[in-house]
Amino acid sequence: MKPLTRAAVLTTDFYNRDPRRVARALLGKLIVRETPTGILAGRIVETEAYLGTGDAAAHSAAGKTARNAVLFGPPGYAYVYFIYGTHYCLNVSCLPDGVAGGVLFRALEPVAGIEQMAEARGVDLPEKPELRKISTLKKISSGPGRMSEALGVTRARDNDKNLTSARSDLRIVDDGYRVRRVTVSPRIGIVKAADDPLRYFIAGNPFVS
DNA sequence: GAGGAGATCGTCT
DNA sequence: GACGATCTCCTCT
Repeated sequence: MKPLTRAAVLTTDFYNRDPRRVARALLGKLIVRETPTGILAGRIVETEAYLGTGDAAAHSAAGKTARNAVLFGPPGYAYVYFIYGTHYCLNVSCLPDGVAGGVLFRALEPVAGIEQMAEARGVDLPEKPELRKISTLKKISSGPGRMSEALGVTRARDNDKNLTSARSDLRIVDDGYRVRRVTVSPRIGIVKAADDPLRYFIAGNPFVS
């Protein structure tokens, strides 16, 4: 694996295809957030694909609105929405400009800036890394709302942001990590089209939500 | 450790 | 005016 500063940013082509393929390919990649106080990074361990106008569970199912316009735009852009009055969720747009589709990020394994992310989440971490339990680390970014809070993602700051630019303070990179096995299951927390197997996660990874 | 209910507000009907 | 691609806290075991 390459150090963060040498890892390759995923380009527009990566996202310009079926969300199901993008959701699977994103597993093992890193979400990188640059802040004034340091770099935050987490490895993507769980995603969900949302297929656009033909997918009853997708925000884009009923057509384009001011809220979901990013999903209809060019691939590789951040779609951030606010849910249940408290949480933000981060997605990336897929497929060409004019065609709706996206992938929801559901869980990250903390990689860099762990202390800063824990603080943003209000999680108490032991100072010595060897004393930190998995059950505590999971509270940082295991879940869509949690990882957004850990990375400081909000709609005002990040919606419609280009994730494929090396200069962006929010981007997704490939550090060469190879995923051994991927498991597919139905999506979580939805009612419509709930049986479609469109949730992808790294088999055996403890940070899956 | 599991299960249930409340929180809380932007977006669309 | 209703509800949601969720999380946390509280209670009970």
